[in-house]
Amino acid sequence: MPELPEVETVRAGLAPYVEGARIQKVTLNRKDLRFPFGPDFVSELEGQTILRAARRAKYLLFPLSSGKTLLSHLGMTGSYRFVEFTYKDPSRYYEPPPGEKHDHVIFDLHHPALGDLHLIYADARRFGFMELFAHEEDSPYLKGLGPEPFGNAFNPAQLAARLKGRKSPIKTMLLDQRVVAGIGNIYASEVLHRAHIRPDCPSGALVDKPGRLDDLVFGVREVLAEAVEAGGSTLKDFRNAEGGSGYFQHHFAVYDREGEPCPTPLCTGTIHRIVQSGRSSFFCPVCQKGA
DNA sequence: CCACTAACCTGTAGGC
DNA sequence: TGCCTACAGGTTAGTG
Repeated sequence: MPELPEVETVRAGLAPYVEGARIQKVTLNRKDLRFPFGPDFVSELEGQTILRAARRAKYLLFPLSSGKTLLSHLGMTGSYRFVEFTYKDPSRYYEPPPGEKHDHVIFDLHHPALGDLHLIYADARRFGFMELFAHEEDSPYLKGLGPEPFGNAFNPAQLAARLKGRKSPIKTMLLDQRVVAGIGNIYASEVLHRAHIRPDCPSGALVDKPGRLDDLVFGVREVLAEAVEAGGSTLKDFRNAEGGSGYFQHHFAVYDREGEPCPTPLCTGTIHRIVQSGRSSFFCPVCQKGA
């Protein structure tokens, strides 16, 4: 499900509800997601107040009042949603929610203005994971991440340094989170179409060609910004935290459009599909060129 | 260091 | 309807 635009949409949806909320209780319905939860995961969360909902690359980050930060990656199918709980006063014992099959983590929150909130993390494939860290440099997941696409550190010169001499196809390099953070399989294809670059172009060959990396940087920023604006993409079941779906999928130029005409104005091409590193790439062989 | 593959796990779509 | 295969938005571990 989630590349940068989807994760950013989730973050924005969660923020008004979780920022300032106190974590009253955490329930783990299993001992692991992709990785086991840390031994003190629950005890380090309970009693803490969530200060902010932030994002780095495809990671959600929740700095806590204790000084530690909760990191959450959605994998392919992770999602957050709020559910109503039924309290049976006066004991304040509550009925657990109906419960979907893949509800793995339940956060009982208390927000000073909004009252009791119950946030559920569900993840069918369990490629997602969570961890707590004290300092960013302690997290193996954040270490080595490339620049944020919207930051100044992502620019043609930085890209040139990373791609120089590399033979790997540019599509593969865009998926490498050490090169630039947040792009996944959908937006890699979309970005390259926007920049008029073939996905199988050897990365290093783009470095010496004037303007090609400028086009690429521009394409990355433009496509991701449009997707964030659209609330991300909903392919199967992506929902933001408030239950709504994104609609950027209607704007896909090439992704999953094999055989359709290329949407570039005046272009007569047809969208092709190739497999790179075991994953589908979509492109127009007419308006997308190598170096 | 680089390039590539397999693996993790479940659901779904499509063919027969 | 059922069975089978292929594939899915991500990342890591392991191999040359």
